[in-house]
Amino acid sequence: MARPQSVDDEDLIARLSCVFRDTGYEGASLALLAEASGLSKASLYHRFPAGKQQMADEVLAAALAWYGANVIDPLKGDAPPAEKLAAVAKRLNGFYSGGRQACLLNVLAAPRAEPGPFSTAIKGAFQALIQAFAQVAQQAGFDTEAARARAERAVMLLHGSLVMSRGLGSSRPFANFLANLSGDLLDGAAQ
Amino acid sequence: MARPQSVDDEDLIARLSCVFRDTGYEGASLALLAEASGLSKASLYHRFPAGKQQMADEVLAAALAWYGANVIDPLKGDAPPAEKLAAVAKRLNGFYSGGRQACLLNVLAAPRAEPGPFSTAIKGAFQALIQAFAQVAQQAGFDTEAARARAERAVMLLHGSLVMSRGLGSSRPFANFLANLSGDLLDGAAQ
DNA sequence: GTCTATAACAGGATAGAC
DNA sequence: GTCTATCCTGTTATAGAC
Repeated sequence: MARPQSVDDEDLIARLSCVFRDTGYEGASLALLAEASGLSKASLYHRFPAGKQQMADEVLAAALAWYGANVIDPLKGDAPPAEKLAAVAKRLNGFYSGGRQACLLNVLAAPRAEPGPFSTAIKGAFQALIQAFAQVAQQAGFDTEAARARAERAVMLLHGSLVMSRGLGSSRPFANFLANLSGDLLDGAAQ
Repeated sequence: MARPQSVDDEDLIARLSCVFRDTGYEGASLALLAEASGLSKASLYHRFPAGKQQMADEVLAAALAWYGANVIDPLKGDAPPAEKLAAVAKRLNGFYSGGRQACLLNVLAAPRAEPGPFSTAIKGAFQALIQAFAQVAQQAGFDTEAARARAERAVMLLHGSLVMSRGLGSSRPFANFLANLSGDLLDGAAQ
């Protein structure tokens, strides 16, 4: 390879990710993506021959991989529930920039007349996250059904707080969510 | 006026609203808007001289007016809290088609580098809704601070459940939210 | 008020030089 | 691997007939 990459893959995906999260799939024009990445449109096509769709696919895949490593897997460990949740809250705060950045699961979600190109991945991501939270709730003493209900509520609060933080232009709702996460999921546990 | 309108204003706004909610602002092309409304592009411009931006403005204004009449005002009445919430839940179920349609507050929300053209209206809408729920919680016996926290959580759950319903392709999360709304907001009240 | 036709532009995507 | 220049399609918006 004669000429080295001017932006490494990981960095490139991160920069593209910002654009998709800030503007949505339709709003992310190649001009914006090129500017944010520091590459020209043609260079982007060299890295992503299938174009914008592929960029979004890889951005989403990277986000899901991050989630797996930083949220799902840690939640499955055998540390005490509250401890795991505190650690995850810290990671989430960084991932969503304190509520200033949207979630791809929301931004890339299919319109009503689905399924869109991302539906399967998004659906799987929701299920995995719910499952992971539910496991923690069960570990804390809730029965299967109650644990799942708690987990779903936690995921709703996560996404709702992100929507509200953007809508209000304030990081407070998201910060509150993180602060209450452990209590919302675990309070009233049998043991 | 020689020729009558082929679609009355209210109906027109409703049809345009569907497109914006399903595809977002950028995704709502004039071709889609024309098809959904049954008018030609040129006719849309006759009704909305300022173009797509004006259409979205009016669609958003109509949604906020609906919210005022069907949610905010009823919540301020002096019926029993649980009764008011049950009535509002029914209205919300219709408004969001059982969770199948997204919320404009989410879909038109400003990207990170705000403020966008809708930011002010969206922010005001969130505040009004939180305020209305908080009043109900206070009416049920919570102090100001606790009532506000409950109200914020209810609004987060509303939007979170909508995001999740779209993501999972299931109306269940939204239906659960509605079923639990009264309990989430009021359980543990002093009186 | 509504339409067909079209202008003016931006978007995604490609060619070919370096 | 990256770039400039270009193509082509779809998008916003307007003109002018009915």
